[in-house]
Amino acid sequence: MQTLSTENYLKAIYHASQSASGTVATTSIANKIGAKPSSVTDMFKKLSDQKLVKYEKYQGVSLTNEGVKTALRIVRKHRLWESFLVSHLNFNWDEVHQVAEQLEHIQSEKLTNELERFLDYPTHDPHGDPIPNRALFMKSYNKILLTELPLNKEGVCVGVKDNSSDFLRYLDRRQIGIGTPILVLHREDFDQSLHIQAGNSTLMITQKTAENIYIKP
Amino acid sequence: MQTLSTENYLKAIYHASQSASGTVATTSIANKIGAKPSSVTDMFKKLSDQKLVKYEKYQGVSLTNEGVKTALRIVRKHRLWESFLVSHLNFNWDEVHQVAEQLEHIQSEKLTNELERFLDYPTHDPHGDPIPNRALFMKSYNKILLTELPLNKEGVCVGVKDNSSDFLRYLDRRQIGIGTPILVLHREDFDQSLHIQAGNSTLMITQKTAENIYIKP
DNA sequence: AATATTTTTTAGACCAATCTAAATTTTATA
DNA sequence: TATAAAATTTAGATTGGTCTAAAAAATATT
Ligand SMILES: [Mn+2]
Ligand SMILES: [Mn+2]
Ligand SMILES: [Mn+2]
Ligand SMILES: [Mn+2]
Repeated sequence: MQTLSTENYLKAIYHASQSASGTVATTSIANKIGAKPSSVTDMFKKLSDQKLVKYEKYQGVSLTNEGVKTALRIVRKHRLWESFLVSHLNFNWDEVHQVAEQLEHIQSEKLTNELERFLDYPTHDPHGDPIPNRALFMKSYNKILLTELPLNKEGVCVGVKDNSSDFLRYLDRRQIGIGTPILVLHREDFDQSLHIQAGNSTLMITQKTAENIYIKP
Repeated sequence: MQTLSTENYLKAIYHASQSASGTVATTSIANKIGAKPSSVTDMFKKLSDQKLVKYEKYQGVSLTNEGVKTALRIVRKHRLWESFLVSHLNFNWDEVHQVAEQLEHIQSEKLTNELERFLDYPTHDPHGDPIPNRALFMKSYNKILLTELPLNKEGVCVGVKDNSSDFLRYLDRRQIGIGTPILVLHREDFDQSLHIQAGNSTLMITQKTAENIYIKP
């Protein structure tokens, strides 16, 4: 049985190992969790004792099979709850993270599975991230960053890289969301800013914005 | 901001002070929480420092106004979640307690209030207990124990005193639930057992059962 | 009222999770 | 490759929540 803290660490390690190859460094987890590196080292040892990570001094960690499973169970709950909050409780996609961060720790298989049924087996959460099913399997789109979408090639927004409230609310104001069709009309060589067609409106976005939007071509 | 542990203590003190008058004793909380009396004393001191209880050595505790409010906020969440689990997630009334015990600690006013709206402002939980509204006000029925219902006077089951799975499943088998009309046909002087009409069926119940069923006459 | 029993508190310890400060190892740079 | 910088670990302390064992107070019984 995991504690709230070990669960948060496992999830952080899982996410970190998705976006980088090789082992996960102490400081990267320290930053994600908001703890000091020395605390992270302590936790690495504990997780290693539980055989949830492989850890060698000064070499970072990687999740074991059991560690991945435990992490995915938490990710599953997190994304199901986020979906529920948006679809039934009038939460906006920028408001759900903090609450799901708590709800993901509720221990009840029946609750998780019934919630999934109630939501009609959603495959993606409000941010476009895939939801692991009961067998912890998930299928993600073959997605690219908006910066990589060729000119005049029709694509659809299927996710965001930056999940911060600031960014999500900015997208709301620009009327860009999951499912919005996107077309790149012009790419400015000077600063890599883009003129795009998003849904029915034409607008300009910066490179920084573009590299935080996932597109299914 | 309360911890999970202080919240559980406040709720336990609240419930204990409902069913007995005067202050709440150390051992009664120790039994409810499943902790040793010495741990309870420690917690009484902490809660007293936070001005959530009034505590005098060897004299037990009583909740302050602020303590009552904090307890009611948790009770509110507990009962709303229980209602949700039964009405939308196919939980039986004997399965909800353990999960609600966790969910009651989720901190998000928006979540609580939206859940209440989603459930259409329920006034009572699956066990017939009143749900405090946003202002923490609740109205309970004018209820009596089934042992006190006069012969041949029509009543309705509106709650249970014992919330254990064993008792609730026993009532399920007897087809007694919240809302079931009850009529006492005969009271056996020898052992205080009752012949009752519950819904459409006639059955016999022991005194022990009868004194755990609340009736609105 | 004296004594026995029960209840409650205190003292001292432990565990998980964190921290700071110092030591050690790895990595980068001159 | 020697040295400087950065990353990581160790040592030791702190906090919240718990425990056991012993002491103290309240309550019940003779
Ligand atoms: Mn979390
Ligand atoms: Mn998400
Ligand atoms: Mn609880
Ligand atoms: Mn209940």
